[in-house]
Amino acid sequence: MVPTPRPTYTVIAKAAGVSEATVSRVLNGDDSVHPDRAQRVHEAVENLGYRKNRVASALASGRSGLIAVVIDDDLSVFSDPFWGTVTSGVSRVLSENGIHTVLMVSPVGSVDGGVAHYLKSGEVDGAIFFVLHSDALVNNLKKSGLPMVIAGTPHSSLDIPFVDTDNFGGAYAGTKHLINQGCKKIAIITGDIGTTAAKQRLDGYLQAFRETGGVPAKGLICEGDYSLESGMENTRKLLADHPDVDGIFASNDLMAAGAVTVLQDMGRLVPEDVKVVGFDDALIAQTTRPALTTIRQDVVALGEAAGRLMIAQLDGEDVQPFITTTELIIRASA
Amino acid sequence: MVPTPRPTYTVIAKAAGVSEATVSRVLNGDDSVHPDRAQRVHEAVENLGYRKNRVASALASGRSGLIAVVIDDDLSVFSDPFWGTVTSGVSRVLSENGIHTVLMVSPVGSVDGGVAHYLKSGEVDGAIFFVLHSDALVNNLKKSGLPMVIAGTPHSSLDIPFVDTDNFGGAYAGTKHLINQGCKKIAIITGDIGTTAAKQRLDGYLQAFRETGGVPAKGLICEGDYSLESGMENTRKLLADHPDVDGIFASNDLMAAGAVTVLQDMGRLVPEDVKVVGFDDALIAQTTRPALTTIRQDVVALGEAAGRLMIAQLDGEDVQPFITTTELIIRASA
DNA sequence: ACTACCCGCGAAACCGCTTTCACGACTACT
DNA sequence: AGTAGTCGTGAAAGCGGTTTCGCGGGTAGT
Repeated sequence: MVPTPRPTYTVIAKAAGVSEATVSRVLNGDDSVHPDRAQRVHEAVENLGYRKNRVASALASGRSGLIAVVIDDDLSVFSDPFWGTVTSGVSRVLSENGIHTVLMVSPVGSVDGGVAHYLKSGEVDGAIFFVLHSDALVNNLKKSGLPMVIAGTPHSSLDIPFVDTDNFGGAYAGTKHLINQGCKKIAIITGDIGTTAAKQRLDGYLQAFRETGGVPAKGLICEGDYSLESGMENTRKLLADHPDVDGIFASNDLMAAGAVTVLQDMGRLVPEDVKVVGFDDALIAQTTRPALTTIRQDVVALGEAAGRLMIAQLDGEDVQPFITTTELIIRASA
Repeated sequence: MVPTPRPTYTVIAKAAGVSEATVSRVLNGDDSVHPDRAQRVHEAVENLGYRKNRVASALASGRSGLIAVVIDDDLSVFSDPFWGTVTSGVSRVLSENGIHTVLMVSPVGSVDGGVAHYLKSGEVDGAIFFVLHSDALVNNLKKSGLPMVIAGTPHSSLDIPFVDTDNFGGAYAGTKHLINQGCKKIAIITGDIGTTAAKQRLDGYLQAFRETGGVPAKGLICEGDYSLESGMENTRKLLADHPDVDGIFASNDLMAAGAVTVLQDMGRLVPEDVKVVGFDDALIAQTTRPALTTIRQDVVALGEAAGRLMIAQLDGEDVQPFITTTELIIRASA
């Protein structure tokens, strides 16, 4: 476990002929040390292969060099590559800044769970939340002064920096595309409406719809939950209520795939009879036949942005929410 | 950052009327303390809402309560939900044992990177590796005595505990299923053959094939790389070389989906003309038309097993490799 | 009754780094 | 020349636990 007895400040200080305090100053970038002595310290560090003990450092300074990524247990971490991708983006950025990522998979709804205690305990320097249904924990933690970043738009306006995809713009562009392709009767299958992303995508759809001068007929707005099944089910219902529907905007690719499946089962041709647009540009968008026209979001960029926002906060900078742009990817389904 | 000045041993000790040493003993389960005094300590802890400072504890004891999950940067963390799922399983088990998971996304091939140093530095109590192409780092770290667990079968036989899916058995069952369905000419599209999983799946296929008394004809073994494209490409080549192929075992669902796509494009009916079996039972297996018959692996169980193996090692127990069983899921494609 | 142990417990050292404090040596300003 | 600031630096006091060491009292063996 401790095979290589690592040198300590004592050793470095002796080797460099300075005090431990000076070693500390040099290693922490305090520029008030004479260049010559700093140089000596650096050499000693180099020669002895010294590496700072983060734990001791954390104890003494109160900064742990750790930031937590809290993933809501509600989330379908178990089938959605989205969160894994975001997390790896976060992790990369943080580690470039000498900070490690502690992963916590836990219900974010409860204000008083173990995670809450952990975060308040000062063992991490900050926390990045993947929030979906509830801001409760984040909101509660705000008082503690812990630097936080939210991945996804929070429900209430907690002035906490967040990063998100331009859900509204993406959905708007997707719906607009359907309109431009000549669709007259366009439905939407929303995501879990308890999430802000689903709401924003719905708003984007509505905005595009509104610009045509109309209002979506009752039944054109189908409430899904991001799952394949809900995509299929809502499409069935949709076809029953509005047999003449000729465009479907699905709030994610999975539901779009479900929609395509059902449409084909019911004898509708995609895109000839009904055009379908998805959201995410997940892998599945390419395997579906026909391949899905969809809204691409840059998930890695999202994660990296979250990481950078955290770093900025730790550096005491002012941070603004960060919204990544989306891109319409035109394939065969619309 | 430190909004709630938490009580320390000093406070607890005073409140309980014992020494700090005793508090430490009680809190660490040393049973040599008189029950009455232990009781008093527990009460004080309870009343004052005391929570141990992990950092201080780590410094003094040399145990950090952190274990690293090292994910090879080579991996397609960016599209494969597999690793995210495993990780969340690991994280759950560890946190149930009061241990946190620090995530490191980094090339595992290099023996001398920052990750290697970090792991050797004693700042984590153990490491779980997601290894694919090279054992180099793990092998090198073995000497350091750091408790390790490998997710996936290592290439060389480093007596390091690992967890893996029964790739051989799964592939065998899948191929056997094709045989039982009457297929006479069965091909395999392998995964990245630089990975042990791909090799094992190939072996399973070969074993089933061998039992029929034959040997796969040249060209029936197609080397893929787990990607959709490689599934498509290899299927094209396959159809060119062996137009009479009537069964395809793909080493993952994504390639199976690619195979189905190409087969249909070439006018072959699935499963009537050619039967296809995938591996993983990923989401995509359900969206493909026809839905994929596939080999399900229990990814969550894999992650949890990895976590448990780590805990066992930390407890000084002897640990054995853990292989999760697979299950043949019969859908429409075979 | 006397020595030999064992047991429970507190004092204090210690883990390795950070940070405050104060001191001596300069520079600067009246 | 005298007072007042800087500036670089080391000594030392923490940070909040863990662990060694040894002591006093009780038990056991003879």
